[in-house]
Amino acid sequence: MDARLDNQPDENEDASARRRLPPKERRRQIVDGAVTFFAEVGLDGKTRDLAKRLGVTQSLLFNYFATKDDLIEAVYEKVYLDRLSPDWPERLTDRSQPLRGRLLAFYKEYSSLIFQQEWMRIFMFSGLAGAALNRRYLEHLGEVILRPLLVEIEALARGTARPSMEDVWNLHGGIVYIGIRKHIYQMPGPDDPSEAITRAVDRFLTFFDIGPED
Amino acid sequence: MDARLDNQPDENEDASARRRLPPKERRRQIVDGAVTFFAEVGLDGKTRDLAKRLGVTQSLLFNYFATKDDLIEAVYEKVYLDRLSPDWPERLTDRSQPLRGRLLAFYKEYSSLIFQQEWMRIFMFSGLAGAALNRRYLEHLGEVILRPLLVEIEALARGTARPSMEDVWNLHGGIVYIGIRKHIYQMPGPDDPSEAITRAVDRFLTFFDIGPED
DNA sequence: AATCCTGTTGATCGGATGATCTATAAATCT
DNA sequence: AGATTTATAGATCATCCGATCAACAGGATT
Repeated sequence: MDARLDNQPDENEDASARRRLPPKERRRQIVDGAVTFFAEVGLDGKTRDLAKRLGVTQSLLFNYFATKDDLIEAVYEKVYLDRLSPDWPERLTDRSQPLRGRLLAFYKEYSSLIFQQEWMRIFMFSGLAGAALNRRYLEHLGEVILRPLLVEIEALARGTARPSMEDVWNLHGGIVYIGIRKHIYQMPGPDDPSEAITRAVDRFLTFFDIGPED
Repeated sequence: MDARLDNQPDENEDASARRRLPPKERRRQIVDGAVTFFAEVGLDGKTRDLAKRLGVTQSLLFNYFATKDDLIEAVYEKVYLDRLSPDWPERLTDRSQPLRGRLLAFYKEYSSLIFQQEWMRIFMFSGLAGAALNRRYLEHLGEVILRPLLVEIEALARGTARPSMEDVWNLHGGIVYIGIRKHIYQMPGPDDPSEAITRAVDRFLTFFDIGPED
């Protein structure tokens, strides 16, 4: 038994990584593994299962995190961190570019960031758990992205209909729902959501009579 | 102790309902309570907590359900049952009515059925858990509601753009997302989603050049 | 090579949890 | 009213889970 005599000690992330890592690195390894693990099985996943997956003792986890909640907090931070690029607000309001192009650029970048197993599922798990971070994120998104977007649309809308925040949320929700279908409900869907996003944006702009070049 | 000598035996759901109920009724009471309970705390909610909320012993639950999974299965059935009215397919394809009216009628009815704490959260919990019922429901919805809807839109679309299933899913997702924001993310939103739904439908139909009276 | 530091393990604890089983008591029948 | 049935309670089991702690061992220092 334990015929693991293959010594390729370096650059092997999962299987080896035997013992005595620098604390920073081990901590990172644990958090990374925890993100994947909890995204898969939910935040009620057991520390023993996570440890086994990491190839590490369960007790070691508590050497790096005082409680399981602390670990989950670290998972939240890792997942939520930098999910909203700070330059989006200004790019979205850069009126030297047509609004359609700005919207498409944003949603294609954004979807590539959030349409991932880890983000989608942990975001949903934490939302269901009522995590404060979740609501803060969405409020932030609303204020920093969607509301400025509403202003842009208002400035260009030529039809009689006036856009509202609820309209913008609806555009956003329709797009996000593509990822929900795929990663939460695990339904088949387009590999590349670009086309669906383009159509959603175009439908949206058409209603307010905003052309592709403004 | 146990100064509960107030005998109003009938029609008091929660507080009293002391002992010796007919099995059918007790079972119903347990399932009803379990739906609310699991919707609140998730499917990992503890049987002891549920029992306490029901004012009943934990062991009693196992008299009605062999395992906790059986109970959850009963919760699924209760929640999923009759969430899709069988007459919607024909009402949605009744071409004697304008499509806009059909769509609005459907989504206002449907949203009133699904925009509820119990449905929204249990649907999401079961989806994350990978429950088969969840995918079956969505596949059913796609085939029985959304695909016929696509046919209706195709029949009336006058613009150059041809509608696709992905467009219909996007309309659907945008509307469902209203409920997700409210019940999963617990964000503030409109008390009555009717207006947002109307605008979503109108934006959708406008793109395909379908007027309010066809 | 011996020493020291500390990352890691293995054993274990206390409480929680799903599930079981027997005794009790409420309702029904005769 | 007494006997019978069975819904319910109470006690308990086996396991699981988060968390603790002393002992061990890898790796750098000297």
